[in-house]
Amino acid sequence: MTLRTTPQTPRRAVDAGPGSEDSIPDEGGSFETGYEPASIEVCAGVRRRILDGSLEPGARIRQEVLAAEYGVSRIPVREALRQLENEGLVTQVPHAGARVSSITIEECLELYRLREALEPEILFHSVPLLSDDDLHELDQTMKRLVAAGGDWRTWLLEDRLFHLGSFQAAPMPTGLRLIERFYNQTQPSRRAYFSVLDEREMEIVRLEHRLLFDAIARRDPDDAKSLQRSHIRRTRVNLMRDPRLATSPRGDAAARSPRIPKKTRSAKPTS
Amino acid sequence: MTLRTTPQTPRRAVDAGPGSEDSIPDEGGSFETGYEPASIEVCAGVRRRILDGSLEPGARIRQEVLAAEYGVSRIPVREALRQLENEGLVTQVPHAGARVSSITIEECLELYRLREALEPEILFHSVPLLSDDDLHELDQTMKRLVAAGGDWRTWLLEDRLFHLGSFQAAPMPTGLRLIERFYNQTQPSRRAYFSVLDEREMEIVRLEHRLLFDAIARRDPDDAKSLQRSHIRRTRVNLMRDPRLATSPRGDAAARSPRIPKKTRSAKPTS
DNA sequence: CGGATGCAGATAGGATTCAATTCCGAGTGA
DNA sequence: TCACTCGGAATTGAATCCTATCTGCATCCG
Repeated sequence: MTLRTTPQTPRRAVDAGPGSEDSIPDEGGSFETGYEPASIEVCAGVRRRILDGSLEPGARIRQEVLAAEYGVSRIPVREALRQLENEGLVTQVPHAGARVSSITIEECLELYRLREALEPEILFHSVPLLSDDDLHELDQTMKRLVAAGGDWRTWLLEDRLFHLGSFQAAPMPTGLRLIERFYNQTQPSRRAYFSVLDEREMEIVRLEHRLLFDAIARRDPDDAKSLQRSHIRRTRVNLMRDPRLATSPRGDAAARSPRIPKKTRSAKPTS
Repeated sequence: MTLRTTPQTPRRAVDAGPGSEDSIPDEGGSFETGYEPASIEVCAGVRRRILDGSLEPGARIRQEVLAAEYGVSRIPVREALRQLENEGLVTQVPHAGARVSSITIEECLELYRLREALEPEILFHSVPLLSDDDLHELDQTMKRLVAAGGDWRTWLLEDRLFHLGSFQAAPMPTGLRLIERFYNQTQPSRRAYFSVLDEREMEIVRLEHRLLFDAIARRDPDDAKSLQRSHIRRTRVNLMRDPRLATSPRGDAAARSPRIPKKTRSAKPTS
């Protein structure tokens, strides 16, 4: 810890808090330097706003607005947007602008298929390496998940923490980052899915989580793997069959393109 | 009329060909606009150079050098580097610089495990949708692969084309991009692995490809899925067991950090 | 009256320039 | 002679400005 001489960062002064600060966990992928470039900070902030719903799918993202909000120039904003584009949270078109990505139901189902292939394998490698403390933490998370009730924000957060927590011991950093990205990309869909769950289906989810935790606690990688696969598969099939989710869950699918399809026939009866 | 003219489009003139132009296929993820921002072009160029070996793992990447080589300023270079960092081909540390990523054997094995989980599933969904033309192309690629002999560049390229070609019909764009990224990230390892293959093992690989193609041509998704898994798994186990690949395949693993660890046990932080 | 077309404002991409940090070598003292 | 400290050079991070392109709206034509 060398004493640093007045880093002189005036940009922190205008760090207007965009949304809630604690509902979505930051990726925390920084280094040990303790110092964070502005682009990383902007990226984390925008990601949080997308995940907690402040920025809805299809919403236009203007570089200048973000730059003003975070008190930086447009350069770090552009880098942050490119990073978010790579994470699948933002869609950019050259010279046309950026929008919050909104995935179609087909794309969502693909992500669930990929999760169905990946997560069981990751859990399999994680279960034997989870510490007792990890198990305790997992148990706490599961309890909070049950207590979440109908609050979608808490529910999604705790569900995410439960599964990611069960994976965390796996020596597969790339796989873990991938899963986290899938969670982020499907966040709006998961929110929509949660909103149409009735009590009976919620109970099924709780049972699945309970069985999953039991298998993990018994250190049974094979059983955990199988249950994880079933858990995702059942969710995917539900997503596929529910007619209420037939179209894009939130916002029009056409809004994926930064060019708004321009209301062709908006009623204009100005006679 | 401002005097600071001559700002535009000199960059195509200085597009000094860094490496071979045709050995590595571009991702081609652009849109239909036909116009490409400079950052995309720089990104594709650097990626090609990394994949064909012009830029070896651990090599320092200086923004200014790239900017000069492509005739652009450092801004698009920075965006390209960030993109490549997200693809896992470049490692950046704030204020310290960027280097070509070099993965350890453990990281390489993880990527193979992820591929082992993903590719069978993708192939399963692709096989029923491949056209006869696709099969013909696949057959041609397999023949070129056999004819490659000991040329690692051709071998890696055709192997990549064969597998990606077998996946291409799957309605899973995200999965396909992911697999491509895994191929890119493991390119140096695959090259090292290829260099230690003896004739008997090469023959096994050829047999696997033949069986795989046969299953695909028979439109047997289950068989193809199983063979794909075996193919990757056997390669992974070989990678794991070969003592010649025990350490990082090329360059020291320590070179992953842009800060070269030359500090000789200076664990004396300025009392 | 609907749709194509051209102009003006707004917005993104990029270049130039400045500031901050890190790396490397020279100098100094024990 | 070795280790530590200090200073300059090189490189990265970020700000400001300029140009090219896109969006939105008014206009004109079929």
